[in-house]
Formats: sequence, C-alpha cells, structure tokens
Amino acid sequence: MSLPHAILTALLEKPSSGLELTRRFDRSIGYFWSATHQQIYRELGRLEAEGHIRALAPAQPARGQKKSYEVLPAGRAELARWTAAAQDPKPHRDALLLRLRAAAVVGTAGLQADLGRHLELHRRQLAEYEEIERRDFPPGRDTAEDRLRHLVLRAGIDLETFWTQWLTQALAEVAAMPSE
Amino acid sequence: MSLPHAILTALLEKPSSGLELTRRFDRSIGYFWSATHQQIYRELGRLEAEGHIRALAPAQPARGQKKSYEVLPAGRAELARWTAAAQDPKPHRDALLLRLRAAAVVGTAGLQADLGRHLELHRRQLAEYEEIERRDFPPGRDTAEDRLRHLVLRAGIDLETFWTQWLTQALAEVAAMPSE
DNA sequence: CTCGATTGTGCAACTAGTTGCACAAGTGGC
DNA sequence: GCCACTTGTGCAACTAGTTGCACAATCGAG
Repeated sequence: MSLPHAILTALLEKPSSGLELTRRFDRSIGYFWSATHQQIYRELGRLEAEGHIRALAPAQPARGQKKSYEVLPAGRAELARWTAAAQDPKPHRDALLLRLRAAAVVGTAGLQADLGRHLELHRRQLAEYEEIERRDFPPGRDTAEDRLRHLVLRAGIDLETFWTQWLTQALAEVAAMPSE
Repeated sequence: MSLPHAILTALLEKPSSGLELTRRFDRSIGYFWSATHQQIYRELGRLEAEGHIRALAPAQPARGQKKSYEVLPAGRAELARWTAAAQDPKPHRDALLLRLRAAAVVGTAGLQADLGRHLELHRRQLAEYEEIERRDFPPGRDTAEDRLRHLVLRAGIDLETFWTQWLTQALAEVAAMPSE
C-alpha cells in the first residue's frame, strides 16, 4: 500500500500533473517504485478525495488540460506517519532465478538468449543511473537531503551492478553446458 | 504468472503434499519465490484440473489427510516451455527505499528503529542462506544441476549481503542527522 | 486548413497476491 | 474421556497491480 506515498513524496519534491508524474516514475523514481499512468491517475483521484492533495487551478481551465497537484498539510502528515511506521519487508519474487532453478531440472535449452537480453537491459539501466548520479550528485553538495537521496540512488546502482555481474556468470555457466 | 511454475519445479525436485510444499517455499525456495499455503492449495487444484500434476493415492484414503502430488509429462513440458520463453523483468518496488526518499522531505524521525530491525532481519536471512550453502553445496560436488542451483543460491546470499551493507550505511547516515 | 501523430486524462475488466476464517483429524496432558 | 493444541486442507473476500481501451486537445506537415 505504498503507491499513494510514492506520489506524495514525488509531489512534495515538485508539484506535477499526472503526466509529469508518470514521466518521473519512469525515470528516477522508477528504481524504487514503478507505476503506470493509469495507476497514477486513479490514485491522484483518491488522494484528492481524501484531502491529501489538491489540484492547482490552471490559468484557463479547459478539458483535456494539464492539472497540477500539490500536497496539503494532511498529506504531508500522512507521509510522515507512514515513513516512521514499522513495516515488514515484502517477500521477493524473481522469475529469472526461478527459471534458472527450473532449468536445473528441465534443461537449459532456449534460456541463453533471454539471459543475454536481461544482461543487456541491466547494463543499460546501470548506465542510466550512473548518468543520473553524475548529473544530480556532483562531488561537493552535501546537504542532509542530498545524502539520503544519493544513498537511495546508490542502492539502485549497486543492485544493477550486482545483476550484471551475476548474469554474466550465469551466462558463462549455461554456455558451458550446451542444451544439456 | 509464475507460481504454477514454481510449484512444478518444486514437485519435480521432489513430489510433496501441500504442507510440505508450503514448508519448502518458506525455506530454500523462498529466496526466489514466496507463497502462502492458501495460494499453494489453490494452485495445486488448478494444476491438477489442467492435467499438469496428479495426486499420488495415499495408502488409506481419508479426509484431512496428506495428499502428495507428482508432475505429469504435460506439466514438465509446460515448465520447459515457460523456462525457455522470453520474459520481461518485472518492475521492482521497494518500500524501504521509498521511505528513505520520503524521509529526505518529511524528516527521518522514527525511521531509525525500523532500519535497525530490517538490518537484523537481513542478517538472519543471510546466515540462513549461508547455512544452506554449507549443507547443500560442499566443495567438490559439481554436476551441472548443482552448479545452476548453487548459482541461484549465491544470488540470494549476495543480495542479502548487499542489503546488510547498505542498511548499515543508511543507519549511519540517519544517526548522523538526529530527527532533523 | 485538415489530417495524422502525439500529448494528456481517464474508465473498466482482469489477474495475482493477501487476509481472514473454517474445519476435520490426530496428539498429549490431566 | 475430554479439552487444548497442532497438523493439514481449503474457501471467500479483499487489495494492489496490469491490460486494454477510449477520447479530447494540440501540434506539425503537406
């Protein structure tokens, strides 16, 4: 139940419209929370109904027009409450690890190509995060907020680094046992 | 849509009853796929209806009794098909990273305790995986299946290692900015 | 000026996973 | 003998996330 809180965080960092939020969720926010535009619009509606956010009146109201939202005090309070509350980690599920384990039983035929594709995807993601790091966290800036945000980005970078290494090794293993 | 395939993999490794599966999902299978007993029973029913698995007749049939399942050829074929099929990685969501990012905006008050709790949980999980590694993968054994399964376990170990390190660092950062 | 592509917003239906409960059968203590 | 506890199985309702579609406004090319 964290999508509303992800949206509150994003809106506190910068008031945005649904589409702007969608873009930010695809970019930097994506490394700890992802959401489609449909989810986001639905949730914006709920948050507004609950009085946690409100739409900023556009210059000339018209249909099909950008609506920007800002967080109300009640929304900020809810986010602070949620952030401080104890929460159990969600169990993880990783289809790729499962497939490798399955391959130990039914054979590795056909697996290699997709492992390579995943490796490439993770490499690209890693490059993107490193680009964000260069742009948003140049050496020198050192406020408390920056250090926290940088720490979160580092998690994204280190995880992608791990996956590229692991997939490289997995590919080598699978290549060494042709189709079994 | 991978729970059925997780169950097929587990049953191929060793035919089991619903409860035995539940236990195995809580233990070693848990590091790449988790499921509750309710999910497992529901899915066993579906897999049986589809002709992918079948119940082994118990010695003396009675209600409320263990039913063991084994995989049929159709089930094995379906698992092989799924393993080889290209699949896009699922977007990840991590509430803890989100909370840290939120804390950069609304303050870190109250966060420290839960970070410590998570660190402890990951330490324990790590210890458990390392125990499994010692027990199931002693040096020397080297079949193809073993190498694949060991690789999967290594992913679990390395990820837990990463999280313990990251959380240690996060705790240090948060401690250095008291309540903000 | 107009038609097709893009931008921006949104509903509806579906799927997967979670939570809460129920109930039968066996097991150990008193 | 019976009551509380554990084991094993399962249904039903709910929640979160995904997929598929729709439709208005705007913008750029011919």
